[in-house]
Amino acid sequence: MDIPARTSVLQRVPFFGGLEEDQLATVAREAHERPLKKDETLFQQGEEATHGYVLGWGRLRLDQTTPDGQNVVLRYMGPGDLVGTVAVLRRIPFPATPVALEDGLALSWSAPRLAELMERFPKIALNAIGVIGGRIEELQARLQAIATQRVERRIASTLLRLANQSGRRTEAGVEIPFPVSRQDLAEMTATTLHTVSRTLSAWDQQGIVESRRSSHLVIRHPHRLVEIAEQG
Amino acid sequence: MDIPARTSVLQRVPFFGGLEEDQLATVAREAHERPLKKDETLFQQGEEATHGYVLGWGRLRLDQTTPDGQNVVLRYMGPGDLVGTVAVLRRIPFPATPVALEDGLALSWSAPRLAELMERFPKIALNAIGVIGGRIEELQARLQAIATQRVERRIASTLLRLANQSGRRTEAGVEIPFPVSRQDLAEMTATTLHTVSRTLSAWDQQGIVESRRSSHLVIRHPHRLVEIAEQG
DNA sequence: CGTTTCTTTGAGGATATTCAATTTATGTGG
DNA sequence: CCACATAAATTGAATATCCTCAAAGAAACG
Repeated sequence: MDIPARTSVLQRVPFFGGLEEDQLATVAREAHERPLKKDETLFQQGEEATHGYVLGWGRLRLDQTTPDGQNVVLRYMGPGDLVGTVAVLRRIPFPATPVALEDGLALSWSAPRLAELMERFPKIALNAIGVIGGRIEELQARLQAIATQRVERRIASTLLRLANQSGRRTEAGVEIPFPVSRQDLAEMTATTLHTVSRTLSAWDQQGIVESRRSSHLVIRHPHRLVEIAEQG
Repeated sequence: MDIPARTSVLQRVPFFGGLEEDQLATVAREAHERPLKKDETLFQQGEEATHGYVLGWGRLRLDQTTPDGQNVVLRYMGPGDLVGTVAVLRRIPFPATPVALEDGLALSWSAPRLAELMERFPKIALNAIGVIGGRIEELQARLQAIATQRVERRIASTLLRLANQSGRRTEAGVEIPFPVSRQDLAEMTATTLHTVSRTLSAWDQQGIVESRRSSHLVIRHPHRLVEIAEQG
């Protein structure tokens, strides 16, 4: 990918918002490219955070593994998202593992280079606060949901969130354009794949969603899910 | 409180770490003082975030209320902690309500003044990233705990976290130096006050903790709690 | 000293998990 | 392209954890 191509990718990244064209070009020039194949990991939880990443295209699932081997899905990420950058700036090991859900491309900068960029373009630091702040909000919302809502409601909210973040409108309804297994949903909503399966089966029979294994998940009647999500 | 006094308070605030004495004095000069009485709120969830705060002394509990009136304790805060600052910088309404657990004092800066300070002293923006990053880590840890652990384990972890953050070593054990009700613990661990009560009763009988109503909570045998927290 | 608030404790029950078995899809090698 | 192997999903039954409901006891407050 040449510099102008990279630059146009970076234009859509909130982290670099407000930078001039030539500044973006500078940033783009100093990036390394990291192609991603499906199921590949960008880095491993626990590794030293030597580089920060921006996802150019593709999709990632951010997994966190507990000491006893259980898994929690922290979030899904798409083009323009920061990956691992907080860990770099805080100089701590990566707290989670990003797994590619499809082929993609990440741009990376080394830790010192990132620090230097933020110093040179203070706007970046302010943007970082905004981005990270948004992450906090999302985490607090999930915490609240797990703490106060029943499983069915949490699953509904999660599907709606995925749909809002990355859904594509089709004739059949809103489609979630990447594979989401029962296990994934279970790890997002703090339940078991069995409960997710039962819930989706029920919704499938009621015509609210369509969830065959091969195809992507389709929400046929979002408003029905909203009802479930808002009052269980 | 005069400027030197304020300055010495700010010296212990990570958000202002790395600033020179005279720079800190500048920051201190532009602060407003906000005394806090027990049970008073610093601001209300949902209000416009016109000011960011630093807690000079005292303790706060940060509460988040759901649309249907349930409450979640997001965290406890002590001297040096940032309160509401993320919301100010992101220009969103305060997402939670900080309640004073004891008399205290907060210093505040208006939104434009904060922005100006960060521009003048870029170090502050970098510090902010560090502080907020730490908040993310904490939230992710709690999310993982609620998602994967049983109640007893979560209560144990929570007590240990409180002890680590603010515990005082006494002859009887480690004391948590502010009031924590069963309800509070329930809202921190995503359970009911009944379950917390039963659990603490059991631990009290086993001599692991001491938890009369009047006195502060005392952990007599932290290692026993660690055992429970690590493997339930 | 009465009132209010917080805590304890019991009994019953609901939600969701665990365990187990089957069905359905996906992928692979012949 | 089919047959087999593997992985994902479904579904049932039994159980556990934790919640809800209820009532009484203990501490704090004025």
